[in-house]
Amino acid sequence: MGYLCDFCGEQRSIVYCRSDAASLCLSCDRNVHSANALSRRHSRTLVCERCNSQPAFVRCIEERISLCPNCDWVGHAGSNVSPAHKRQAVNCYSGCPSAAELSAIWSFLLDLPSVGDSTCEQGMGSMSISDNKPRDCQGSQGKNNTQDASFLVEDSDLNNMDVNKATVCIESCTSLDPKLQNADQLAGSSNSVMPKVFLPGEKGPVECEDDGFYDEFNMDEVDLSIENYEELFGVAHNPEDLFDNDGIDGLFGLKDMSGSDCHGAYPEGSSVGGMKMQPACSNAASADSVVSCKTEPNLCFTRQAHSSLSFSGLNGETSAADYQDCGVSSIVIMGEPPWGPPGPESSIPPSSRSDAVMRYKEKKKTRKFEKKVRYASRKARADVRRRVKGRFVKAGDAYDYDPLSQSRSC
DNA sequence: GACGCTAGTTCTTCCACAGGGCTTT
DNA sequence: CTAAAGCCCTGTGGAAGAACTAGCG
Repeated sequence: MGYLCDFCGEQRSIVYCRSDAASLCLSCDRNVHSANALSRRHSRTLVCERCNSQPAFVRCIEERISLCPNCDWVGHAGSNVSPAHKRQAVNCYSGCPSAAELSAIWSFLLDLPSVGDSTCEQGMGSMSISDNKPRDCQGSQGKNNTQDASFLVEDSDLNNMDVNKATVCIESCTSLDPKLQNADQLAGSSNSVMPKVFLPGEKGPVECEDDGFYDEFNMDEVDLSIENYEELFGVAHNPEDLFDNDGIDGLFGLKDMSGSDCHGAYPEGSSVGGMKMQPACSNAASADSVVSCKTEPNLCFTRQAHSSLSFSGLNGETSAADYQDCGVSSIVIMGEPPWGPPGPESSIPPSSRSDAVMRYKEKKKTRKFEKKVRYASRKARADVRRRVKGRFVKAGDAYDYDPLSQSRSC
């Protein structure tokens, strides 16, 4: 018996939600993440079956066990016995996929003891996959939601990654190594999502080929979240600062990492810590499109400090999924962003107070990046609790805001 | 330079209540 | 010493309003 679900405390936890920092059984996963549009966007993956506390990113085929980067490292890279084990990348998913769809995502899913469990299986029945896949930088919407997990990962590939130096987290758990792409192709996946990591010399996604901004890029498009800014940039930071900005002109203009406002401290194209920072969609797509097409921080960079780059062990609280739940994500839900259309005219200051307020509210939401939810169950309840002017109301009382229905009782 | 005003931004407070954690039995 | 029961306090998100900051005359 593994660790119990953080929500019901009865079923064995199967999946890990980084946004909630919670391990959940499939039934509760469905219940919690079907609560509202935002929760459906939570990116989940299997929970590490060794430490039972971190999200798994790879599955050892020999041992038939899902492992987090750290346990994988300990079990494989640090072992003389099992480094040759074949491993399969474990994909993240969002929405409320059915058991069948989950099986499609995780072909090994049937190995899991709790899948097929009556309680959970029933709960999965009404699920459907929602589309929150990372999009390409030009706004072409994610064409595939189902993330094929049929990548065989050569041990050497994984071992080349320094999972202990959790620096960069690729949103898609499959984006571990360019070789995965080849493996994917070899596997003949029809609906796989191409990993977004490209080594120098490799051709990036078609979507970015015409983008002059990427001409010099060795890594055309990387969706990442920074877990250790100090290590990455060599300066103090605040995660929120990456998004602490004043509208479109500052959306991806990194701020003074020491905490005080300093717009343009890292102008477009400037080299930071050996990495060339660029807005992911710095021209036609614009920050607007970035927000629309991608909910995590999109940072394209030239991997100048090649050896210094390492991929996250997915063990931090500030994973890509965390950002996914931030205000940036909410922009997509709420429709048009408060700022105007992209382009030169975007530098025009907001003309109305309402725009400023809206901008501030979006900004405020992004600030919640730094907030660590200690109790996922409380968050889940708060997320669905009815309110009056933002305050919780007694059950049964009149309310003016219902997160579940977005409606009013009066 | 000090002052007042305006606008924009940031911070604090409030609410209900499940559940964590501590004390008592 | 362990388990159960009871109680107290924490933490959760959205909105309002206070507080703060910057710019201008």
